[in-house]
Amino acid sequence: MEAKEVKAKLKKGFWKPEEDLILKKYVETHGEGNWTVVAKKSGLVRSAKSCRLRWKNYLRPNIKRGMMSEDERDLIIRLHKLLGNRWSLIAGRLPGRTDNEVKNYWNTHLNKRATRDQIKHLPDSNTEGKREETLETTTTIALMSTREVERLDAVTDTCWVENLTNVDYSMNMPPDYSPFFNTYDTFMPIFDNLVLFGSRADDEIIQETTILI
DNA sequence: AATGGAGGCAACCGCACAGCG
DNA sequence: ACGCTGTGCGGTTGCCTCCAT
Repeated sequence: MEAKEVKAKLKKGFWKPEEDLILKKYVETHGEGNWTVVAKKSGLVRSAKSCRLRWKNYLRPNIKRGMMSEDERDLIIRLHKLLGNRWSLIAGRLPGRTDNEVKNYWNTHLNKRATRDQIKHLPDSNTEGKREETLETTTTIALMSTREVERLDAVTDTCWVENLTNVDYSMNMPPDYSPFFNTYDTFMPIFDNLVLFGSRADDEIIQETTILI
């Protein structure tokens, strides 16, 4: 069969419970990854991408579902301020939450609020220059922190982040699940400050960061 | 009870990148 | 250097539910 025909026959749309079960059992038996093989061998008429997404966003163990807590919401806002739309990085700091979930939450709940706030405060001819300056500063911090977070992601010696925020980590996580930063990394305290003081004026943050560096 | 709009969210799409032969 | 494959990411779409009228 032509690849085009195969693709056209693949099922799209919402997953049925029985499909979930098949995928779950297959991944549990054969392990995660190699989604092309999973799609072919599992018996599912789904694309590799679709299987991967379903597993990652829904079936994977330790997925935390339901309402975002106040602390989680807070953390998302702060991290978004620092990192921008780097959903996977932001989600990596929220145990059990997926990038898709964080992205959806931002787009439906927080983005609106942010827009509302912006309208409330801007534009103003007197603050226009200041706003541009602030945006530039935020971008600088975001770039710096993004690079550091990416680098830190490669490091295996990680630690929990209870000291960073009051996010609820009481859910059952495997002992080897450590989504956070390196204990001894030099950037950690700087990033902490960026997150913790993210709600403050950007020039304040940049000053503190400069001192810390 | 019917209906239309808005909001929420799961899933898809297109692109980028890394690894490999 | 190039093409292929697998994977990840962010943006977007479209379906479902809820609620006001």
